[in-house]
Amino acid sequence: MIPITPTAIKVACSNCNLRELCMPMGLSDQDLDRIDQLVASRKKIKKGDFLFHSGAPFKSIYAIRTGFFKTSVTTEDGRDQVSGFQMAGEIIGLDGIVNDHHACDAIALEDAEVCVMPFDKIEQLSLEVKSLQHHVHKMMSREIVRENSVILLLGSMKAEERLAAFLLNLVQRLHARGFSQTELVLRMTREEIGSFLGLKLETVSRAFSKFAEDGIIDVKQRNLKIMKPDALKLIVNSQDKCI
Amino acid sequence: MIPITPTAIKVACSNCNLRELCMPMGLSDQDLDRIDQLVASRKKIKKGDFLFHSGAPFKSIYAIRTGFFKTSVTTEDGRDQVSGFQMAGEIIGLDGIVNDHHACDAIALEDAEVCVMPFDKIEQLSLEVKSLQHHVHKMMSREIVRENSVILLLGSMKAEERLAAFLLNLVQRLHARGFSQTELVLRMTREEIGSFLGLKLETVSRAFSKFAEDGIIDVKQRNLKIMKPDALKLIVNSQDKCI
DNA sequence: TCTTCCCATTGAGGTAGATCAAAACAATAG
DNA sequence: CTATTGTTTTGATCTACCTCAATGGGAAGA
Repeated sequence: MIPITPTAIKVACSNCNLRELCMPMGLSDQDLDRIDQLVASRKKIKKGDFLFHSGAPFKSIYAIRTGFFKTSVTTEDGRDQVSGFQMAGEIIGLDGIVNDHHACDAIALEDAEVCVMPFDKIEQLSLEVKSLQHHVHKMMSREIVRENSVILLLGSMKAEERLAAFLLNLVQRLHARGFSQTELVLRMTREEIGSFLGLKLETVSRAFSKFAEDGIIDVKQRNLKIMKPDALKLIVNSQDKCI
Repeated sequence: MIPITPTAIKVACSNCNLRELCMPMGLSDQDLDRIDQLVASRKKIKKGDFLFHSGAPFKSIYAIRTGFFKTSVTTEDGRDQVSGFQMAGEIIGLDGIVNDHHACDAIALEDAEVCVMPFDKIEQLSLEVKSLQHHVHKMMSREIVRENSVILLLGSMKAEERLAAFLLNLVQRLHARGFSQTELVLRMTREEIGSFLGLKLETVSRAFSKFAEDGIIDVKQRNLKIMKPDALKLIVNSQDKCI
């Protein structure tokens, strides 16, 4: 039995079912206790609200407990673009470390809850818990690799390839969290998908319709069912080989 | 006088004129000595050769001493794209940390020399030198922010805007290294620029010609002179405001 | 000097995706 | 239940960039 103390209610990574997603594995009980202290608090974010704004002072990174976020970057002249979608167990805010202020906006696409992890605490504890240190490095490297693949997508794929890659990536991540491999609910609008993929919303809509027409997917508004995952994979890896 | 011992000849961050670019500032002499030991060796890379291949086991990150590199990522079906250009004082290889193997190719665009820094050594020393730990975090965060801006470029800018942004970014980095603010030598082909910018080489060439025609730049092969930096900045921040 | 190779430029025409516009649909409030 | 608002779909046209093709130029070697 876990004693119900205020602290235990407030926060407990050791008890969180997302632990293996956002925390290092194979820790001693002692280290686990210390890592529990990393999470200063939890914070609820309503749909549409900002977790942080671009330019705001950087203090903490955030682990998503529930809900769904988008991050977006902005040019000087006001154009903005979605740079990623984040779900439970993923970390937001790492871009703030270099310049001590956030470099993007983070907005909740549905009611959400995050664990607030002050970064100075993370650095402090990293000095003592080596596996935490390595975990932090891995998180950041993972983000670099993710962005690499977005760059590849934006720079070398055409519309339908981009959408197929996007959908496959989404279900794959959802599946890793215990959800269906074939069915999902899109938490974002066509416009947000388009922004992320470097396309206009009409193009995204047309691509959806085309996939549906070909029997590859089943779309009804935000509800999506993937009928032929292999066909999607083929589209991503086509490059004008098959017609 | 610095004693000329084999170790001193081999490596000395404390003595390197790029120190402020790739190492933390304000270290004690004692810490500096220890950081010198981070660099296991130096390595010369001939123009056209790989520093590392995608998929190769990850052991070290590399600080560029001299020369110029490109990194490129590859899809399953063989398409590849330049994901960045790196110059003296910049770090390559951080993408290898997550999965213990490199996630991109790194190729020298001219004869180059790098400092080989074994990552396990870096992690070891980071446990003891707090400023090094923070420096590592900053390096990785900087790479995340850089990629964010590439994503923004690829997703929301048109050809001439992309090229203008690219040129401004190049001179700015060169200027920070003591080179001219207006003149530079392009170390890469039009095709490589195009690959990085998500454009075809012909489009890049046409954009160069257009800029030259407008008196904004002066191009002769790889030699480039920026006549009107402000005009370039205006192009980047235009978004169909001015014709 | 001439040859070869690679790289860059320029032109003409085609196409994927943008843009503009309208209608269908769902969600929420009144 | 109706009105309103935001989202999505679909159609028609336009255009930025791609593709294909030819020419030109610079560098390295014979």
